[in-house]
Amino acid sequence: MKNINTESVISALSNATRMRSALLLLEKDELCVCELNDVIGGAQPNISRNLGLLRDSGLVVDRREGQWIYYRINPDLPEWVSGILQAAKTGAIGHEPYKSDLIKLKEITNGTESKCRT
Amino acid sequence: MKNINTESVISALSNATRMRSALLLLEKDELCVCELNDVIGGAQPNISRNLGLLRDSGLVVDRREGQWIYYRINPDLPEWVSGILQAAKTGAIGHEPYKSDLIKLKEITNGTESKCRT
DNA sequence: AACATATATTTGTTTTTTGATATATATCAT
DNA sequence: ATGATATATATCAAAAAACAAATATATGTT
Repeated sequence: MKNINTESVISALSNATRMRSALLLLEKDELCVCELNDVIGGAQPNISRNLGLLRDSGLVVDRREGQWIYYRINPDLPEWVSGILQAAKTGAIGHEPYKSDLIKLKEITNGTESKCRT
Repeated sequence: MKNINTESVISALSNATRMRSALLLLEKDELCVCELNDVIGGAQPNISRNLGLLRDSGLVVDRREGQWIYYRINPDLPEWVSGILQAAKTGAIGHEPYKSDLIKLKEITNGTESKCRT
């Protein structure tokens, strides 16, 4: 993994798709690409590419299970990085698009709303 | 002042000049443009413009005193923003360019090393 | 008033990111 | 194998951001 530093972390979070993905993974510790795509919307390659960048930055890790690739926050993150994520989450609470994202996430997690994984 | 949100804060810090300036202002609560310029180096318009962007983002405030314009961290920052700054500082400690910046800052603050303000 | 210093703004250019589209790969089911 | 689904990668145009140089403004000094 590349070395994590202030610049790489901020840069990783400096895109809406990546920030939203990171915050969602803070809520639900593992999500596959299609679930993130369902919540965030937009084209699949966009989600995929940005998740790849998040992975390259070391902020998240992935694992394959069958056809699905699950992403989660890197469990070995330095404490200050978790600090940035938590603070960002606090700042996002109650605001769009985080607010709606959380609602959609609940729908997908509870029910069978997800297009994939049926 | 514009409204502060996760995106604007991260975006404000997503440039090396701005991040370095913010971390320096975390150390020494007030610095004028020329002092920041002495520490960070590069062309004056670059520092000036990026400080302007930091100001626009609401992260710092400025005040004029004679020819000098002093910048400092906005004292009314929401707690989560301070959290991000502190976490970023923790992540930067011991690493370049923050390490050298701190040393230069000390030189300028203690002695009369500053080109301006003599 | 003329000049020097500190800082800001403008402008044009280059570089980075983004977004969209197409295509490729991997896995599973048949 | 064939086809379907999930995901990744490549490519290219468009948008945004950074960099540099010139110029402008504000203040202070002589």
